[in-house]
Amino acid sequence: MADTHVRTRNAPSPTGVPHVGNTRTALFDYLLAKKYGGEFILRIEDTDQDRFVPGSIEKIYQIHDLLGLVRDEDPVVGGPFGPYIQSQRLEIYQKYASLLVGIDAAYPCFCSEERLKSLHEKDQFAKYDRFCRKLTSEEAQRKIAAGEPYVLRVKLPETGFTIWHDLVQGKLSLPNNECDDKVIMKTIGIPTYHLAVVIDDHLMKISHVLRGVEWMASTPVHLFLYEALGWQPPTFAHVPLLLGPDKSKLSKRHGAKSVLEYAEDGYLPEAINNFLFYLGFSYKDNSEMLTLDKMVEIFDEKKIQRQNAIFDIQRLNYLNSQWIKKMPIEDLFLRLNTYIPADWNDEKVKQILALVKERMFTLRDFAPAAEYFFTAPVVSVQSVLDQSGHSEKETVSWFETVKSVIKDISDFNSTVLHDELAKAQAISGFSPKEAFMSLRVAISGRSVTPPLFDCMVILGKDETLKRLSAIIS
RNA sequence: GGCCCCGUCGUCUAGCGGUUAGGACGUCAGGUUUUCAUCCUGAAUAUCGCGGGUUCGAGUCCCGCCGGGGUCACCA
Repeated sequence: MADTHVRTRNAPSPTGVPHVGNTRTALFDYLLAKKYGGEFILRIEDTDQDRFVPGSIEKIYQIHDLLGLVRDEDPVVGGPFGPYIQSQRLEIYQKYASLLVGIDAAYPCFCSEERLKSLHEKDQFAKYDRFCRKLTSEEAQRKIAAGEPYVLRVKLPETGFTIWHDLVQGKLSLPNNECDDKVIMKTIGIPTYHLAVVIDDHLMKISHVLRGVEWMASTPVHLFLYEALGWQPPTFAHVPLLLGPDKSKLSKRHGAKSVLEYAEDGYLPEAINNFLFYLGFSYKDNSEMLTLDKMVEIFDEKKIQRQNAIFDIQRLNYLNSQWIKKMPIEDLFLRLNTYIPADWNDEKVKQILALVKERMFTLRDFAPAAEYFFTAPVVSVQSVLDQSGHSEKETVSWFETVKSVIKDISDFNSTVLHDELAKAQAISGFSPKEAFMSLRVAISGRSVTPPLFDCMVILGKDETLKRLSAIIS
């Protein structure tokens, strides 16, 4: 296997925006391909025209672009095995479908919807009873000639087991009689997933098929098709699911978000990648910040966990805060773009960022923590008094002292401020907490801010004085 | 229900017959921060789902059970 060329694919259906679980599989696809110097391909599986959601294909591109999963072949850039959209490959599927019928690996089925329904009414878990499998080819031909609608079903072996080695699940063995004769071609001439995926993966020379464990049970159908067609099957890797905090399967119905939504919420793509990587994979203590390149280097398809993993937002928060702390101000500033008002001064934002980035968990945390630097807060006298613990008269006197000290400072920096105001506080009769917390509330309107003197420096001498005056006038 | 997969701290996991079962996130406490967060230090948290075996010795191997998940569409 080491010498076979690795090609993986992400093959979403455009029935909505893929959620984080699907994207995690795409990440693994990318990592596997790149680890072996192979190609990562995007194929759109739009064989279900009824559930098509306009705009989802664009979202799929956005997800890849956001995370840096660079595609080597896709519907837009093309590639040697296009087209990469299944709805544009219908003739190919039809050709192989009739081939399959010709070699007796598939057969036409004329059963009505009503008949199929009645089968399920008798037993909700009923498989197709293979009624049309018993038809002679003459009978079938006659019905087709008479214009009866029909589908094509795969003619699975009725006994025995299908055995294969799954890259993450290990040796798997499923009894053939557990699968029923799945429909591979619909009445309207469009293939189902089972046919299309096999043909495309083969034609596109996909070496490794990474997909969710929900596909495990139908793998015998796919393997049967490969064998019937005389094709070498790819290596399968069924990766575990992502579960919600309540241990239920993450799904769009349960409000599972897409990676795009997490990005909107202020999570950096670097952190999202990292987080997804650690869900179902282990490297050192699972808390190191890893770049995509590093992940490519350390990824090992044999070490993918077999357990379903629970999506834990706290870990994402941690990773995100670490990436934010690590990022240079200039870079972080660029990311802040859509999270701050357009009229905020860039240089001032950067100054504040230096102070605030240590306490941010997401990009959304910046604006609320910075807005009082741009807009003078409405501060009630009482809230200042609550912090000062002294009478209004004494508090006014303390503020006057502070103002005169500040006025005399020519080099307005936090060290000087600290030294001078500490001296003033020492003889003020105010405790340090009373003295400085009252000032903090007076200039910011809140009791929690970055270090007081740093805040004053960013506000500037004039604005600081102005805000102190406003509270005692 | 049949079939299949999975089962180590709340969470992600290390562990590949002999360990005081380790780390990280989270939690709690202390220190730093004249606030909070960050940061630093420390602590608690798992009788390895349960019950039987095999073995001198089992989280690690075997069997059964239980629990969770998946699947059984002209959806992917």
